[in-house]
Amino acid sequence: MSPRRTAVEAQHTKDSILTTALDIASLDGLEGVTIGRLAAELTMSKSGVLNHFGTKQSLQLAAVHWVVNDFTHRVVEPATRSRPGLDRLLALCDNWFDYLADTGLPGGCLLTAAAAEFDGRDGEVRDAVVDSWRSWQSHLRAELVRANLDVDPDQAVFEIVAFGPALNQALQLHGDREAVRHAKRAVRRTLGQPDSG
Amino acid sequence: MSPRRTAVEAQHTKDSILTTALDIASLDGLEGVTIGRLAAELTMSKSGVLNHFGTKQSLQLAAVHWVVNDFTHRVVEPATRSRPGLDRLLALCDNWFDYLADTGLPGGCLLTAAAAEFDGRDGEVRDAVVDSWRSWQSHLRAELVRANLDVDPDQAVFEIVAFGPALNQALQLHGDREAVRHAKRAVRRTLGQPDSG
DNA sequence: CCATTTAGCGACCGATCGTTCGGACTCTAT
DNA sequence: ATAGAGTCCGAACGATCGGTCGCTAAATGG
Repeated sequence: MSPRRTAVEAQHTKDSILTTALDIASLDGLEGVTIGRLAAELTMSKSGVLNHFGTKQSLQLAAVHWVVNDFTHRVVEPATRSRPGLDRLLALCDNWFDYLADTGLPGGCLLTAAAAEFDGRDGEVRDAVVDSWRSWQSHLRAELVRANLDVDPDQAVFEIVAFGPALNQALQLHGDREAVRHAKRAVRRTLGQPDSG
Repeated sequence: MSPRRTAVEAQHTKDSILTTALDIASLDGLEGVTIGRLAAELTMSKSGVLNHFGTKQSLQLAAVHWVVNDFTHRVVEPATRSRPGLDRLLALCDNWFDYLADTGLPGGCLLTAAAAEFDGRDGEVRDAVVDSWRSWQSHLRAELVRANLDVDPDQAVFEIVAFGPALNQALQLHGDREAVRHAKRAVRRTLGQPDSG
């Protein structure tokens, strides 16, 4: 039951460690991801867990990178099917809000939680979180500029970026399922677009 | 150096424990408030610290209540000097954003951080955080209704409440000092008011 | 003046933290 | 057949966690 598994089985072990870590992190934060807790939930030894990532921090970084990748696949890539400019910008926001409403993790969006958790700290994890937010913000801004609307880009980006965390808080803290609709309407109001159509 | 102090000195000790706890919590979250860490920073024993609050959780609750009280004094009360309705609503928001830009704590707004930290948990601390947010939200909503503007109240409250955490994130994560201006403009845009005046 | 409170300490508890180490074991390449 | 690589375990490490207990000694109430 304990000795070496074949390479694909080892990869499966690593995947399930990461999956469990994501579940825990979404509920209790990235600092709540504990080697002992992972070991207990996976019914394996602490050293067995740590063997795959070497360090708690590199496991945290792996979790962040996994989420960024998932976000890209589910939010950014599908939006490329919409026409550049306003259409794509709205698609990006709608996909984002749909993603927040159903992240696949039990505790909501990990990056939103990590932003608040690490905003008072230093280190590689914080840097990774900051970078991912910066990149998302500049992605939105580029599409907004391309849309050539009659709005101040920095002002509009501030407002749009505000609605994501707000939606996450409404969902996770208050259980307000109507907030998705509010968020989508809010973006259209910010961009000066008619409400539906 | 160790025996009993007079009653006012004891109160001072309790205050300094709370103050230190607030500093730590604003940076590392309410779970980062550790009895040992408090004892070390105050150069006193762990049991001496715990003597004043009995439990870590009651210390966390005391921190939350202190912040709510401070918020009331610095944001809600001064706004009562403005005329009810639109004026007071704008004063509430402006005071809120000024407060976020200078909370007096090293890590920004504790309630914003706590909302994200505890949104996936149970218990008294989460309940206290949820209650304080609910109360703030309904306070804003009441003033908004009183202003009798041509906006959907629920929609407008969602948007306004979004700009606070967004401002906090801009300040704490990105160090963007211009965000205060963005937040104030955003509220006026949401309410359909001219930008300055 | 004396009995009662009480602030704060020091020692200690069991649990858990992240991490290291050595060994057992199986798969793979030679 | 054999050597190497790599997976996983079990034990142990020092540190820290929240919390309890008994004590000392000064301030306070009668």
